[in-house]
Amino acid sequence: MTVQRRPTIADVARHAGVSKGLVSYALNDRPGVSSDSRKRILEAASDLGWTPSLRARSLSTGRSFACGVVVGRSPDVIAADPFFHSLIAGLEDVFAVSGQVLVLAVATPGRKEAETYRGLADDRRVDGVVLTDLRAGDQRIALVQRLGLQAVTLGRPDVESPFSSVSVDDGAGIRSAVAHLAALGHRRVAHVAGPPSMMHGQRRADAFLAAAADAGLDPVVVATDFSAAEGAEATQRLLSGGDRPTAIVYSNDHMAVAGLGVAQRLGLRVPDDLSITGFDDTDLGRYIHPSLTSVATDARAWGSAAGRALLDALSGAAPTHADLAEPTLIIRESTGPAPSSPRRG
Amino acid sequence: MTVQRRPTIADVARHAGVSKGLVSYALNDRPGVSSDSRKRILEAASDLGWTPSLRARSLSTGRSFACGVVVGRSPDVIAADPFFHSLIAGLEDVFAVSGQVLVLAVATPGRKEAETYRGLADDRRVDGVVLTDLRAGDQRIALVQRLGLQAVTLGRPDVESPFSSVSVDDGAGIRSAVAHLAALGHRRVAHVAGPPSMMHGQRRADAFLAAAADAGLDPVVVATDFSAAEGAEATQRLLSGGDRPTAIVYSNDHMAVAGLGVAQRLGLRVPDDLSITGFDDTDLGRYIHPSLTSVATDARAWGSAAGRALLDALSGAAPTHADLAEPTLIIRESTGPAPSSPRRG
DNA sequence: TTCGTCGCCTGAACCGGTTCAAATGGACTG
DNA sequence: CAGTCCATTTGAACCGGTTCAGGCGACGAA
Repeated sequence: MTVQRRPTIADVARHAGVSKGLVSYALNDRPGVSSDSRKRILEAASDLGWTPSLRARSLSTGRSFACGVVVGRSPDVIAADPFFHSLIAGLEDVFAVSGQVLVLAVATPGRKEAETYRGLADDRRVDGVVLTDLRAGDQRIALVQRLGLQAVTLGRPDVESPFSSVSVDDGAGIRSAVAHLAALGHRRVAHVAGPPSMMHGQRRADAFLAAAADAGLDPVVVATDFSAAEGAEATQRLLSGGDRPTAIVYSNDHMAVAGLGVAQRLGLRVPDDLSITGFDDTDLGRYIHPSLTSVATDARAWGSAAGRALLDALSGAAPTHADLAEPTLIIRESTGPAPSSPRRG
Repeated sequence: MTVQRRPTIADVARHAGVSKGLVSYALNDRPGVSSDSRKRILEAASDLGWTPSLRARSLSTGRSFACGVVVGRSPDVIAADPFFHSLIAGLEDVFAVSGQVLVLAVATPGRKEAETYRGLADDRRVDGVVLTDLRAGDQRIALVQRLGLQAVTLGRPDVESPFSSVSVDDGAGIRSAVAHLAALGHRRVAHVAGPPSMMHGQRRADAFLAAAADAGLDPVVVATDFSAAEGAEATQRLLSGGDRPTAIVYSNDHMAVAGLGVAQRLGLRVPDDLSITGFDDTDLGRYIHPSLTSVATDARAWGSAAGRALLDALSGAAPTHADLAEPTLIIRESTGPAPSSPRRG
């Protein structure tokens, strides 16, 4: 009874009557292997059902064949964000076919973000990382570079970066939301923004202010941490103030839904008394009442573009900066004519 | 100028004046190393800032120091489920301190689930996996066993399993929801369930029927795939039928929120005309209007318990079956006295 | 014929750990 | 003082690939 042992490259070599080295060359499509030998080797490999040991390959080539995503601090904020899952699905779409694997690390209060990156790098667990939720003056870029990892950033950083980036002009999404509201006659409009320290939070806020200025509107911006709790709180503040807005543009759907709850609790009708828009176009937005007007981004496409950029970088390509298709505004029931507007209502 | 090269075990050995082998013993807390040598070796290691190469360790020990989670088919259903993020955070809590890393693989339509497991196993990418969303007669258990991986199941499988399991009695959560509704005078109650093929979906449905029977209620159950879309659809069917329920117990918050939207759209007041309960107690449930009565489970604790069980199994422990604390019902505004009930209404 | 070139192939070193059999040496026994 | 035992230590093999320097034979040119 022969012991069940998975075949090694030596078995393949013996079986094909050549040396280990030649098998390695043949399997990696290197030149210098006669087509006759190559054929024999491939046959032997498939006869034996041989797959190269990733571990051995890893040791001798110094690569991990894995990429990482470090999820930032607050699990609640992340948990809420369906964006993340779609992003990961997109990354996996690309990684899976190229034999990479995705390592997900969570930075916890007990293990700060930098430590988490350092851990991945020290153990050479990954060849590269995807930097999400880019921040203003993001330290991670220098850190990751120092750690000798490749990377790709989601969005273009505001600091010097040697890495590729893949961006979505979410500003365009916000602009179309503001334009939509302006067309409906709203003048006093608010934006419940993400944290200014996060680049997309800030970028959306900037876009909001710029678009409002262009349309001659009267804007307010309130910063939050993207959570439903702060979204609700911001809404409460905005609506209980004196000069209250007739429309609120939220920086994500999650806060918009929470904000909707607050408005209803205050006895306001949406969209009659207040129009609201979300961002992300999550599933849920379609089913709540009133359904949510929202900016739709394609997180999965973003993920695959980022994954591809990272793989390119790993194979030595020069950094690139890609821009994805502009997000589009999906108009549903939560936006309507401004209360005082003469138009249709 | 000396080249920057990370120190290897040989450097440490030289520095401490001993052999490679002894360094390995000392670092792995093996007996048979004099305390004097051990001290010298540890000093040398810290002097040089040496960390063992995971790759080399991996090659010689045959372990990966990584565990995997395979996310099933539909990204949308998953994306919606904050449960997942919390679970992962819980797993990571445990893995991080034990030097494990979490590999997340997504099964896509193009790459079926079994293939995904096989891929992880063939490449020996992981030492073990966490099986989530256990299904009736779950094939994955046999598959994973055949692939030579360790595993832990979330919930107790209905088939022979050599693996540890960590369960939550979500039935208890459903029972308390039904009891709550019965106490409020509801008689005609419905359950919008998950797919019967998923064990927790079925278990909750069973618990619902049992609890309804106990309380002498008149129950209906509608199966869905856990998505907001099907949750909405099920609600529509339930509410537009003749003998409509006065309360609906949803198998997750996501569907409950969608169901709330449908009810409102039909002109029903919640909780005056209809009471609803969710499951998971997601963040959002607190902020919508009316706020959602929901069953709170501690997914993060579940994750850490599962992580620990998996690590135990990897170090050779016999399989165990743990039960976590019972979920609790968080009562909010979405449940109230039955319409026809005389109580407080 | 002789040399150089080129394509193909081999053997061995190497990546950086773990592990095992055997060597060392000191203490203890008889 | 030899023999035994034990704790400690060493050197080498091993995990399974990659890679490099060099060998070999065929072929073309001088």
